Amino acid sequence: MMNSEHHPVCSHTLAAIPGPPLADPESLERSARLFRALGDAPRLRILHLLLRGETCVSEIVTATAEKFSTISQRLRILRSEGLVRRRRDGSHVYYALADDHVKDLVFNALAHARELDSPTISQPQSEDD
Amino acid sequence: MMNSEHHPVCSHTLAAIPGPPLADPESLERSARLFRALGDAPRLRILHLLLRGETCVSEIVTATAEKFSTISQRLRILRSEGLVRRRRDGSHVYYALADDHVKDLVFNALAHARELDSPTISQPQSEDD
DNA sequence: GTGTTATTTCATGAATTGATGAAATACTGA
DNA sequence: TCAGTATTTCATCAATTCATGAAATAACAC
Repeated sequence: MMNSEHHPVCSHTLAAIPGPPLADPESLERSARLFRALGDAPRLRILHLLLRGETCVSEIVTATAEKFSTISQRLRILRSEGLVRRRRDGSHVYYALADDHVKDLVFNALAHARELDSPTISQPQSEDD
Repeated sequence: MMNSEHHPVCSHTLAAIPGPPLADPESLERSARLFRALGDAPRLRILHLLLRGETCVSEIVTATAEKFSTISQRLRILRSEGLVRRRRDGSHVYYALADDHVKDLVFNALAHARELDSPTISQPQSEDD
């Protein structure tokens, strides 16, 4: 009956890891947060809107037909990861993609997704599946 | 007293959006899922390990000191988004990054994160903050 | 000052995600 | 066949995330 979770006993495992590039937890965490901020369709939609250039919150609200507070929270998350910057002009606040790096990232991600065939769950990739 | 969530009344908002590139929900959703799979430090750690090349599950378990079922679930998620592929060899299953595109993505993300100064929450970016 | 529009913050509840033990499946070798 | 190792699947619980109404803050016009 084997008590479920056990230690592996195969040859190579016992030798632990030798090599060079071990990512520090700090960087892993930061990258993960960045990706997580991008990992939400409604937020991606905002970023996609911003590809057109600086846009005020009201415009985003209108364009997406969402609640003000909803958009505001999404923008807060995007901003906390440095994906967008904001600028106040009078009573309006304008948001824009933080830099060209973000612009490329969003653009490429969506372009890539548009090509691919929808792999909702488990697409076969090679022999074993 | 204003019933909280109201419609914006500023000039540009009423004109909705005119322009060209509207991302279809399908692509947005697909990109979001991809990013979400990357948006978890433990999963990123696995991908980072795989930068070294094909690795069997037991090795990953040993290298990360996690439970077998934990690693297996993480790999399942990575695989469901096409980030890794797997190959069975006898009783072992080897995982590898799906392609060079993924390799670059992971490599660049971590490199970029390593440079930056830790922006855990709200870093000032321009005039307005 | 008051009133109005624009935006953010706060608190809360609902939905999603992540880790895990247990059981199931897959392969190998006797 | 049985026994052992390797890995996945399933069910469950805890933690996180998301959307939202209400209240707060900010800017402007009067």
